[in-house]
Amino acid sequence: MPTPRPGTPVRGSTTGRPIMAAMDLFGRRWALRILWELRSGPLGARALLARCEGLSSSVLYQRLRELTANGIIAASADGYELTPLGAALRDALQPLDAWATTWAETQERNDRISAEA
Amino acid sequence: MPTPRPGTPVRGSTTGRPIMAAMDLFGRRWALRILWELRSGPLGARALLARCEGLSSSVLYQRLRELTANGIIAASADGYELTPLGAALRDALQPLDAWATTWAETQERNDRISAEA
DNA sequence: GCTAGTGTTTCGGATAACGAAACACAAGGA
DNA sequence: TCCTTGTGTTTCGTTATCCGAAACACTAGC
Repeated sequence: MPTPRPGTPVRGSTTGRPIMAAMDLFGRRWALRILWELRSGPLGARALLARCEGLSSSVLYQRLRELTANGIIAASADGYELTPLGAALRDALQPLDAWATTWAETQERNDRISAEA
Repeated sequence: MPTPRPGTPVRGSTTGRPIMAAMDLFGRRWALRILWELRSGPLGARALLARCEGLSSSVLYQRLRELTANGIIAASADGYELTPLGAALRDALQPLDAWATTWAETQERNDRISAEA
C-alpha cells in the first residue's frame, strides 16, 4: 500500500484531491495519535511507544515513514518533530479537540437519560 | 473491538480523554471519509458505497453503527445524515480541508525541486 | 568489553478490511 | 400475480493490516 500523497490517486479516490489523500493518510491507525503526541515538542521513537499504549513498533515506524515522506514530521537530534507544515496541521486539528470535549458532554447527558429510562 | 466512546477507556489510552476516543474512532478506515461525504446532506447506504470507491458494505455498516452509536449521524427517511453534533464535527474538520490544500501545494513544490536535483 | 540507552527491522500470529454474494423488503410495470 | 429494480443489510472466505515480542545495530559511559 503506497503512502497517500496529494495530487496522486489514493485509496478510495482517483481524483487525488488533497482532502482525500489526507483522509487516507490520517485514517490509518495511530496516525492522528502520533501527531497529537508530537504537538508540543520532539519525541524519540521509544518515547512515542511509551505514550501510545498498544502501539507496536512496526506500525510506529511505518507511520513515521509515511508522515516523513509527506513533509509533516522530520527527524532531528531530539527525535521526531513537527515541520512547519506539521505545525499548521496541529493547529488545523485544534477545533477537533474542542469538538471532542462537547462530544463527551453530550454523550454523558445521553447516557444519563438512557439510564433513567 | 468496542466502539470508542468519550469517558471510557479506548484503544491506546486508559484515560478516556475525549480526544483519545475521537482519534480512535476516526483513525479507522473510511470513518473520516464517510463523514466527509455526508457533509452536505443525507445519503443512502448505496450512495455512500458508490462515492467511496473501494469501500466494502461490511465495513460501511460497521462504521455507520459506530457513528450512530456516538450520536454523530442518524438514519432518516432520506438516508444517513449528520446530527447537530455531527454538523459541529463537520465544521471542526473544515480547517483540515484548508490545510490539505496548502499541503498539496507544498508537496508539489518539493517534488519539483527533487526532480530538478 | 561490559551495560544501558537509543533507533530500527523482522516475523508469526491475531485482528480488521475487502469483495462478492446473498437475503429481506418495498414500489412499479407487464 | 409475477417479475424486475431499487433499496438496506448481513454473511463469509480471502486478503491486508496490525500486534507483540524478539532481535539487530549503534552510541555513550563506566
